Amino acid sequence: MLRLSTKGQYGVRAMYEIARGSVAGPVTIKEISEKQHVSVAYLEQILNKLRRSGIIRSVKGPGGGYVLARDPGSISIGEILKELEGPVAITSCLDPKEGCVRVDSCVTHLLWKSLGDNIERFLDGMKLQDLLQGNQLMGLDRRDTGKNTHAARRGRPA
Amino acid sequence: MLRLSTKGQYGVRAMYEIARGSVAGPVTIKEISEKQHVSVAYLEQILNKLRRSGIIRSVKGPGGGYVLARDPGSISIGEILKELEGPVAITSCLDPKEGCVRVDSCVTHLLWKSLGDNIERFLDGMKLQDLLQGNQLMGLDRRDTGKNTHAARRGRPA
DNA sequence: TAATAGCCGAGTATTTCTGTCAAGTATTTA
DNA sequence: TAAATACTTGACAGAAATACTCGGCTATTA
Repeated sequence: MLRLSTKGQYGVRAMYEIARGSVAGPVTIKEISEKQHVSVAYLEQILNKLRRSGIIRSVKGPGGGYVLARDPGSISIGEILKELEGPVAITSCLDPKEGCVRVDSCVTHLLWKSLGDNIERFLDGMKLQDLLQGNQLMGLDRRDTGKNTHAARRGRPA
Repeated sequence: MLRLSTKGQYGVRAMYEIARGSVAGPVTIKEISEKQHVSVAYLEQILNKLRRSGIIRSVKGPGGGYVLARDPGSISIGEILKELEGPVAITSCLDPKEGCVRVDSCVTHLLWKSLGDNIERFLDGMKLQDLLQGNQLMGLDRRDTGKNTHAARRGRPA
């Protein structure tokens, strides 16, 4: 239920590699491919989208590759996923491209809308920076919109 | 991104009709079909699963149909969806049927796990009873696990 | 200019989704 | 017992989405 496509998953992992490596210069597709076990051809497709959206920049020629276009603290997981998979739309009803014919009569409309909003808040609140620092636990017990990190210290990766 | 299948959607809507109508006796597939604009044949498939899981009971013969097997306050949306679509599994990694080969090395594992848990909490907390009462707003601004309804008063259906 | 690295659009195999269909079985009413 | 009503089951098929691959091109650097 509610599975993310591989494009979205690979995209996030690729962004992670770029964020991690680009302090030492551009990261090539080949490197990402090897570290994350995704084919070069498929990654091209994914990174192309991300580049066109302005999240990353590309550098051509020898020594080239990809670098972040912005601070990792300002790039959210939600942004990456939306670029690759479109907006969160639990039902076709809630897809801005399709629209709901009978919003008012639909008893479940509000339910799916709430769920979608919930998910979106989660994804937009989670930044690439958090992934880099292993702070993903933030979302496990979030109570407000902010980024309090005082909670959830268990399960830290060794 | 993250779309629910029609099976899940129709299933919830069907459950709503059964819950609403079964105070006056069993609800037939035909009635549900007409009210929710879903074919009889497809509903048969869906209701079958739900019956086998014990959420609803069927009554055969003339005057028969479907009734809730339990109190609508004890039936969660999550339960309905899981029965029809399997567990929440953002990635194949997190699907109990497949499993993750390299949990530890996967930087995003925890991220998807958190998101999945978040969604699951939402769906399990939302009961059929809430749908009946139009209490779906509960999830719009939930801050704790309970069911406080003092918040989120805007956007009430006219 | 030759090697490197990204850029781009088309094409395809596979899987999942969304449903239909036909032939049953069980229960009640007359 | 027969007819009517309603649920049960498994197979199947068209459509759509997914998950890629492929071939050739362009820009940059040494």
